[in-house]
Amino acid sequence: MEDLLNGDQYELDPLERQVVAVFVDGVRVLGLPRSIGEIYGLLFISQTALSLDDLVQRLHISKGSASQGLRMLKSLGAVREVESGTERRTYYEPAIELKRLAGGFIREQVRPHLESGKAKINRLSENAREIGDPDRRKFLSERVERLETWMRSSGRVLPVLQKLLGQ
Amino acid sequence: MEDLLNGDQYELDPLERQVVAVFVDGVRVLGLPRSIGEIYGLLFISQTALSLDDLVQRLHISKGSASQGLRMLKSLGAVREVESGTERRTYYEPAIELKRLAGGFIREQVRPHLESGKAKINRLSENAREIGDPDRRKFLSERVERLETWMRSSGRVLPVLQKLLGQ
DNA sequence: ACCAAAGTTCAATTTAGTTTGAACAAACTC
DNA sequence: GAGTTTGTTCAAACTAAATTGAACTTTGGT
Repeated sequence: MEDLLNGDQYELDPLERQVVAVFVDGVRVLGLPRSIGEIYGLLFISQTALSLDDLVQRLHISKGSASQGLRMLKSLGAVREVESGTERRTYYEPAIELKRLAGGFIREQVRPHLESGKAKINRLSENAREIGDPDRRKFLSERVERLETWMRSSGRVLPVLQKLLGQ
Repeated sequence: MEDLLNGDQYELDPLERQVVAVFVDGVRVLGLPRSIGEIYGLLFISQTALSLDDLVQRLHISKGSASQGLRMLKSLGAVREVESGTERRTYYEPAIELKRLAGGFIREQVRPHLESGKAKINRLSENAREIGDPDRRKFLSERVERLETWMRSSGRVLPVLQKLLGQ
């Protein structure tokens, strides 16, 4: 409907669209929903902080999506709330330090999976010890040991990653 | 049908199931399809090389899935074909060096996205220079510069990652 | 205390991505 | 060279995950 009328303040301009597209792609690689990329992308290219309603209107997404998206972005430490004294509505700004973004992603999305993976492998390791056939048992132990080595390597990588991204 | 009969050689035993589950989880984190995890997981825990048909029967997946899954695993360098002289059928073994697995994933899944991201950002950078309002232009340049810095950091990280996983 | 504005929740819908299976091609057998 | 086995392809069916939108809660203003 608004599309039929004049070019109002809500449409994204071509450059904003381009930036949003970059982030939509970016978050897909990380396995995050498209709306996360749209929201973060628009915040990233906006000179002023935006409200949930701004996001809804400019990105044509639902209030539900905007709310959930902002929640996730907050949990990742990728947006901060700007307290605007007088206003009731809360406004959001992007965190733009790569260190912070990577740290949040690792903390929220990577570590939990690593932990649960380690737990699964520990259970596995116990079950492998119970196998009757010695030949099979030996083979399984080797493979489980290999898995454990992988996990240790992965664990060692994360801090280095964070350090390297911290410039 | 076969399920109704005796416990035949095709069913996974509980330990195999557990291992497959670990890999199904693992590949989901990487954004790869479940079947990839199933196939690699079963190969990983099998003492002998397996054929496409073995995978179909033991994992209850279609020939199509098995074929596509093996193709992707080959492209990632995660499985190798075992040439078995006399047999026509080809058999597959897992690559179990983390270095190789990580390298394949980075080459096939990460680098292409990084490259296309860089390309998009370059176009962005040009368009940002054309903006009329000097204030806006300045802001956009800063943000685009930030994006370029992120990309450089990410690029620098990959070789280090590979090196760290290479033990 | 009521009303309006802001934000959240979640069941239902939509969408993107995976899997299937039937048709096809290639390779070998007799 | 007809038939069988092995593997591939891809449109259609299915599934998991994201998005919507309506009902609800919370907050602030009068």
